[in-house]
Amino acid sequence: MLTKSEKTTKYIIETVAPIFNKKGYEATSMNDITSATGLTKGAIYGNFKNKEAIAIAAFNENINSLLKKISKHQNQSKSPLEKLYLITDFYTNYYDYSKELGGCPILNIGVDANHQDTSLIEQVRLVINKTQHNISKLIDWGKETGEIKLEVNSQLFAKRLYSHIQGAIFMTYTMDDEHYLKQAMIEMNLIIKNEIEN
Amino acid sequence: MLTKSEKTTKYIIETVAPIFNKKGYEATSMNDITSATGLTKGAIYGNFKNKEAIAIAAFNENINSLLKKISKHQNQSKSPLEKLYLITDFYTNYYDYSKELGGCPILNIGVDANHQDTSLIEQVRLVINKTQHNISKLIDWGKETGEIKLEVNSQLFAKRLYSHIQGAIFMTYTMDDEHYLKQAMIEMNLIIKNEIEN
DNA sequence: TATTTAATATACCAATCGGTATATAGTTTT
DNA sequence: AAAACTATATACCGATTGGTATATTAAATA
Repeated sequence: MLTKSEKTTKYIIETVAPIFNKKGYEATSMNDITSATGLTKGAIYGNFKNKEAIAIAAFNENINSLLKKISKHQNQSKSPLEKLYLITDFYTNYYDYSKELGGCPILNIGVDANHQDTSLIEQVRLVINKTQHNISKLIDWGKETGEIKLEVNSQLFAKRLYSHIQGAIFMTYTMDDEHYLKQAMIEMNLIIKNEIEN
Repeated sequence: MLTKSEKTTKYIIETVAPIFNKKGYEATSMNDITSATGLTKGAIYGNFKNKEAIAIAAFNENINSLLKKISKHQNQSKSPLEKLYLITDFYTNYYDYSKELGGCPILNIGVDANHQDTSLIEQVRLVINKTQHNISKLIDWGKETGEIKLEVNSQLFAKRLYSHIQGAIFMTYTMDDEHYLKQAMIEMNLIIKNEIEN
């Protein structure tokens, strides 16, 4: 069971996560946080060391939501190749979903934290590396099952896929046009089919 | 000839352009501006209405530098197909160059301004649309000269190319790894060669 | 129920925010 | 050189920034 302050901490994180994601670190003020949560500074600083700690917790909250959602989506199939297709399938509908998070946390915090003194940029890099590693492992697994060509460079392909996805996310958000995301995922499906599928 | 205030205005814009690009709108303070320029608030506000006007001028400065540089690079060839290859060639070395600007202005301001009240996001969209239009026109021209396949959808291809480039820029900056940009441009060259070249 | 402990609210801090009114300095024009 | 005009510097404004010390309230223990 959670203590009262643990519940409050959880509540604060969940409430401010989309705000930090949307506005960025500097642009999110303590006033934003207190008025969004309905709590006072006493409650906030009783549960967090400083603003940076809240921002980091908020980012992790968004990332965990996202990774959990992708993981769940991938569980629809047991085949590594199908799981790969389920990634592009997930991102086909990513615009609507990620709006709930206040945008794509990787894109937003990746850009926002790149020239800051927080440790957020390292967190972003960790998540990207982890995700790319998972995709890479998926391809290696597909080679074992015979679904994927043995000559595919799995790490290179993982980076390629991830870069492609993030570009489409950026374009879709900046232009407010889902075409980029939809079209990029169609393209990636073709690439999987033509270049790596056995 | 430029008046004194026109020279000052120009000097301010050129000095603060990389700062706004790097830190974003909210995170850039008037103190950043005065200390970077060595001027006082009186001089700044004598030449600009407010902070937003400076940010807009700074963005335009960066964009003009960038577009001029790309345009100049493209002038190396008179063939539309070659000019297309010169775009990917330009972005192959974009990491070092764009660092001078304080990062990629399209990526940075596109993300930063997406949830702000400034008119910057519209400026970003204008530039993206203009650039995609130019690429599209280049392809149409290539069809006329017989260098490019007639069945290519030029507008679709322009969006695809641009999305690909921006994704690679984001990844390269966030991971501090030029691999993404270099590799993406290799991939785009292959796509041009295999899919649209006659 | 009384007492101790945990958690939140209040009131305040110096520093900084964007912006302005006015004074001073520089430059042209007469 | 004097006057008029332009441009920059100074000093200040109220509001807001992140953060803290302390008072108050709520919960757990005795």
